[in-house]
Amino acid sequence: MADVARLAGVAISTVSRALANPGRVNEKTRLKIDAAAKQLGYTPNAMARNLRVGKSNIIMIILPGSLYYGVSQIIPQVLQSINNALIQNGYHLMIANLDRDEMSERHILDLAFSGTVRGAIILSSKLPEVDGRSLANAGLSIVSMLLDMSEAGLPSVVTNDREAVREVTAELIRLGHRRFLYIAGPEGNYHDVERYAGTLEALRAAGLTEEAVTRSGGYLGYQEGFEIGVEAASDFARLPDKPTAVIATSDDMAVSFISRVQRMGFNIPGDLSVVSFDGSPVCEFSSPPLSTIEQPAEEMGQAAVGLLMERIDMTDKGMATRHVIPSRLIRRESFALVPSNSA
Amino acid sequence: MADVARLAGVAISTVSRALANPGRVNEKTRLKIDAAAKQLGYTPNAMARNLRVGKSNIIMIILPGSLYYGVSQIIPQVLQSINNALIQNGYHLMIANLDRDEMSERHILDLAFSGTVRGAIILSSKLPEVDGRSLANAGLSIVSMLLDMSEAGLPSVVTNDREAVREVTAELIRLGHRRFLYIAGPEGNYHDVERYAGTLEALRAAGLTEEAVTRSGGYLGYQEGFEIGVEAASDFARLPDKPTAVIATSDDMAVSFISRVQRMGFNIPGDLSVVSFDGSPVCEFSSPPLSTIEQPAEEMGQAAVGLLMERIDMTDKGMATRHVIPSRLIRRESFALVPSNSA
DNA sequence: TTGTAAGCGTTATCAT
DNA sequence: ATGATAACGCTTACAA
Repeated sequence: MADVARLAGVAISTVSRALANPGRVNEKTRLKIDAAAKQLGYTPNAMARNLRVGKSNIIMIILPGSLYYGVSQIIPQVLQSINNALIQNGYHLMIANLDRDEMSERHILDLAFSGTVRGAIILSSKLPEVDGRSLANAGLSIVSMLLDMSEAGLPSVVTNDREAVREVTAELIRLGHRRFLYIAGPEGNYHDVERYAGTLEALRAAGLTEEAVTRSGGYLGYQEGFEIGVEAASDFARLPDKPTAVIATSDDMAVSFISRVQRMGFNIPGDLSVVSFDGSPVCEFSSPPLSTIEQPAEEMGQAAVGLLMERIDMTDKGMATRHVIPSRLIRRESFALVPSNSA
Repeated sequence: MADVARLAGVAISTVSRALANPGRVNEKTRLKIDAAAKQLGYTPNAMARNLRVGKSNIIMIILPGSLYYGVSQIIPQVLQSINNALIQNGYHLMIANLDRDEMSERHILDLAFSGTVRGAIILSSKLPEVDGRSLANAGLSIVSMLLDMSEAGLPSVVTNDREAVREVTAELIRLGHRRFLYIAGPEGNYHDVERYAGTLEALRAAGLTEEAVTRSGGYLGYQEGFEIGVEAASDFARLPDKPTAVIATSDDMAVSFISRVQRMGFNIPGDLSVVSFDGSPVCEFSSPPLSTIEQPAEEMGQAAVGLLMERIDMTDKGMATRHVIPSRLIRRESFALVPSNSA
């Protein structure tokens, strides 16, 4: 910057102003400075700037360690939409992985307390906390995405899973289905709670009870949704009264489940209807094409960044809002009338 | 840091030393300082540190804009392995997207010239260059991954695609196949060149000519590999002499291709053997399970980071090395003897 | 409108 | 082994 100033024949501070607040400097001077900067191929040093203003322009996205649990299929879209939205606002995106170990928690806390990042978008239900340092008290702006953490004080971007699955279940009931298999991801988290609740609501509304549904999955030991689907297929094989409809809480689970039960000789959707969550592109090309409740990654990413930007400018951080994005069912062939021979 | 110094009763510079070079300070003093730091919940400011030492500890990964072109399925694994390897070395990972527009190039150049990042791992064949600023001259350490750019001076981590596809093609020939369909990604890039060359080499070694293979795909207009597979299925439908074996250059392409030709009534592998590239987890659960030439994301990520670390410490950047990671065929049912009724 | 100068939180040099 | 101090490159009062 000193070089640019010298070349343009002005003071350093004028260069700084010309580059950051072009309005607050004389037109002629500005042009001289721009020319000098371009000639020298000058780009302001971001670390110096951030140090001086006391804020970083980096946001971190905290991904749950087992990427392949649940929404793995849409992670690339999520990253892309968040990154684009951040760039629009002058921010950059850093990746942080939160595993079930203290090291990864510590790493994230360092990122926060060292001032490396200014804010975070978190896709996990756990806020890192080690040795008295907690992400909640790091002075960051944080927004949750996918999971509702508004009760923990974080603005959250979620989809209306409960409602969506309730409607889908109702439709399955309308198609004659009376016995369901529900394949759960990590038990007890927001997605599981909401989606299972939606399923039960639809059952009750139709005069059925929780006995109509068998739960599978819910273990925390698995790395990938695929494994859960495989396990669910074994569960299915053991059931004396076969369910005729399956609700899988991720596309991965549905894909591997279908693969296994087809191998056992069951026909989809002839013997068994299947619907899952996420809206992965691959569902369209599964055989049969898979019905899936879309998680609108693009919109969610944008919304999350929007909320984050609000939080960042906010002086008084009030209540945590909950931003619900409607998800829709993409209906494909995996979904049909109950088989006529079904009891 | 001043607070810690005061509490520990030492000078600021001693605190700095104690935290950064614990060896160069008296045992007792160090303990006092550590205690004070912990008591105050102190974490050193990264931006100040980086400014002072003149280096950032952030590495960016440059992803090609159309994420779903080619290797999209393994991007999450790639990110995870790179991030883990970087953390081991005290670095963080930032995401950058390189689209086919000037804005994204400019953005990446800013990241580089502003000193925000110290190095880059690039998964694209194009180095950003706008207005005289070029990524090649930004003073960064850069490593290429997936594509061989060693001739452009970048250490590169690649798989032995040519050899792998040559062997697979030879095996298909052994199984009796004589007519091939090759589904290309972006035409002319390293993957396309190598993989097609490997196919031809195997054909020639068996006394066949290039006429044995029909090329499909190769357009740059598509966003997703899936679309290319769909298009290839149309091409396939139009061919008078149907190929009996298909080599798809990504799993996405194979999945959508299979879905479409199955719908046309073709049986895999009865009528048609299929093999593809990438080793996406989903291939195992396709129907039929898909043979795929694995791209070992984990190893490649680690190797890329390894090369990058070498480059960073290197005073004299000599030749760009090429690091080849062997990929292997995961053989599954999509792959069989040529149909007996084939001409 | 522009210039002067202080200071952001570190590290590194040089004394002590 | 420790302490005082300058400097990294920028922004921002405040003064001119």
